[in-house]
Amino acid sequence: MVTIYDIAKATGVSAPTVSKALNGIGTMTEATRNKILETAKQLGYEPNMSARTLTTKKSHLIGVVYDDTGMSRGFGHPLFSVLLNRFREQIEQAGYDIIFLSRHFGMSYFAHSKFRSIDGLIIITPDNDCPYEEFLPFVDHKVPCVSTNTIIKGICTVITENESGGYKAAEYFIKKGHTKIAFLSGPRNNISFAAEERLKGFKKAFSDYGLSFDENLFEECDFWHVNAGYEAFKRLYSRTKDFTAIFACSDLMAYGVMQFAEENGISLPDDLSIIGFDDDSISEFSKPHLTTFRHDAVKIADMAAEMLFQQLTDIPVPEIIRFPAEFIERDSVKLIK
Amino acid sequence: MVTIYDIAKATGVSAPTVSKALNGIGTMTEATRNKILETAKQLGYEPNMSARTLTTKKSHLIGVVYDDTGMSRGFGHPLFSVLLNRFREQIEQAGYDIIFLSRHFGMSYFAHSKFRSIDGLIIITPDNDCPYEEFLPFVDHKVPCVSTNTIIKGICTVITENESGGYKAAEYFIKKGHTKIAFLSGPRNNISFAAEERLKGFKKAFSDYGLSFDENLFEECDFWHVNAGYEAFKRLYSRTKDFTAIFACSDLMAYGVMQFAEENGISLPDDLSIIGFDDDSISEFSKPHLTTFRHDAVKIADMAAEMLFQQLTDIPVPEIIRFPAEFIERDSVKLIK
DNA sequence: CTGAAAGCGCTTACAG
DNA sequence: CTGAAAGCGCTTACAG
Repeated sequence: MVTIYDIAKATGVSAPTVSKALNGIGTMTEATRNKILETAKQLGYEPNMSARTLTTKKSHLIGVVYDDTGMSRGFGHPLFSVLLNRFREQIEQAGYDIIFLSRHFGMSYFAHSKFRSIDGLIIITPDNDCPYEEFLPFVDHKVPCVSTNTIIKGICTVITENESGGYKAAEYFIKKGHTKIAFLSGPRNNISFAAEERLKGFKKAFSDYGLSFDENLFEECDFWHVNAGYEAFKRLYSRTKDFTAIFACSDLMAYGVMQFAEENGISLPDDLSIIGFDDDSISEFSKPHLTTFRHDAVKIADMAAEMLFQQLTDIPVPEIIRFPAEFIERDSVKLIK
Repeated sequence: MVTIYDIAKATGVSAPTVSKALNGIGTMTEATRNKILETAKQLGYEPNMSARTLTTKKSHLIGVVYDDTGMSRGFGHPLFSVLLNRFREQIEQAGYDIIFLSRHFGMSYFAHSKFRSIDGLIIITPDNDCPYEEFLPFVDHKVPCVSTNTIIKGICTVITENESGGYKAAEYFIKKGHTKIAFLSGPRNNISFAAEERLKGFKKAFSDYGLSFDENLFEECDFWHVNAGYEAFKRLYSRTKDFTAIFACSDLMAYGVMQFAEENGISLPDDLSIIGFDDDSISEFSKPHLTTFRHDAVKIADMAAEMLFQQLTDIPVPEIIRFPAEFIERDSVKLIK
């Protein structure tokens, strides 16, 4: 391993001067700087980030909380995977690297982030059983931090406009002549409010159109995935068959409904209209092609990165930024009289 | 930040003794060790990995090459995303962390890995335009290294048995009465041999069954994704319509075929039978449900992790390990007379 | 069983 | 414009 001392010796200057030349700071003659830079290249010098981090306390490392338990999709999640991908690109363009934060060996996310001297973090999706309190130390210690799914007091969140999404789903059904519309909720907990927000908008549309939502048509899934949708729909369907449409809070859950429907001779969209959420890559290829909502994942990721960079340079950021989901109209909703 | 010196001062011992106690090495009285451990906990001590890495040259960091350009799925790729997910779990269980290796700012993967002092790396999927030579320095410097998709001389590769997959696809078609079977290849380059290997097995089945493969029914896609499959099939179909079945080297490409078929009134599987590869999550929900091959991603990831750990402890590893893909029979192949 | 010394590679004031 | 000194937090021989 070649160090700045090797370069110093080879060029006949001191280590600090080499350091300054390499970092493009300080003052020195062009000749000195050039000679140092050239020698560095010749010798195949690579900076040692551990040493730099130790002295500067800056690691150029961004921690990522991505523990997609209970989603059953891991890195394949239609929203989170794109978020991660795009966020990573932005981060790397800015000269940072990404490291996953985990909670192993009784270490908290915070402890892990100190351990690795991270400069900032993004919370994409935490452990299912991760308590809200895990994130408070980041707020207390003013660690630059953004979140894209979980709303945490004191942390800048960039997230989809769930409420308007729920509203549009209900409105679309209503305009297609439906009035008996079921709501298949995702699990509600104190970490993610997506299901709640979509329900709120959903109900608002009902009242705006002079309708009232039948609470008997509400059913909640244990998880956000296919099987949970299947089971929840089964519960709903065995309780009542008096509905012509259903809004599923995720495409994955919608596939669960479609699976149950296929097995039980319920024809889509003739017997039952359906709208999902997420625009999973599957939706374009399923039969019927699923009408759904697409998160603006690229915008969310870009904005999250920007908000993080702002904090890294001590610029204050807003508490929450929302981007509307795009309505993707396909073939899973029937027009009725 | 509390350091080992703070603990030393608080307990009245020296820093080296604290270090030994914390690391569970060296000799000392139970009393001393307990007092140190307790004080460390009380003070909220967290080790500083940069300092440790600087002295030990061990970062407990595993570099991951995952640059899914040209796949159009990013972290959503049906095989790679599962590989990454599972591999990450194993790595973290062992007390390591994952960091992505990139090639920004003219840095090579190797330079980046020196920069971060990584202990080992896994190559899941490199840049599309990444030259083979990028990986040679790792071999030369004996950096612990595994690969799960790219076969590189000197690097331990854990990978799917592509050849037997191709063989089984052809055999299945033949047994269903097909003889005019097209082969939709993935792009062939010097980084990934998956398409070639599948073709080899495919042709072997033909000859084993006394048939000969019509080279006019071969068509190659530019990329592994949907659009490329669509375009390639279009080329094939406008050249000849004299085939009853097609094997697509990826499910994504198969969807491209299905899309073209839908637009052009080709009914699946009545007019055309199809088999894919990868078992993309979509395949279970497409119409017809796509018959395909499932990689044993969990086994591959587990083995890759194990091979890496072996190298980390200087145990020699084999050059290549293969796991068969599981044949998933669904509804996209028609039995013909 | 315990500690003094030196070093890992780099950067930051500060002095000249 | 350039360098001597000190320090970041930890570990490794080595000595006692």
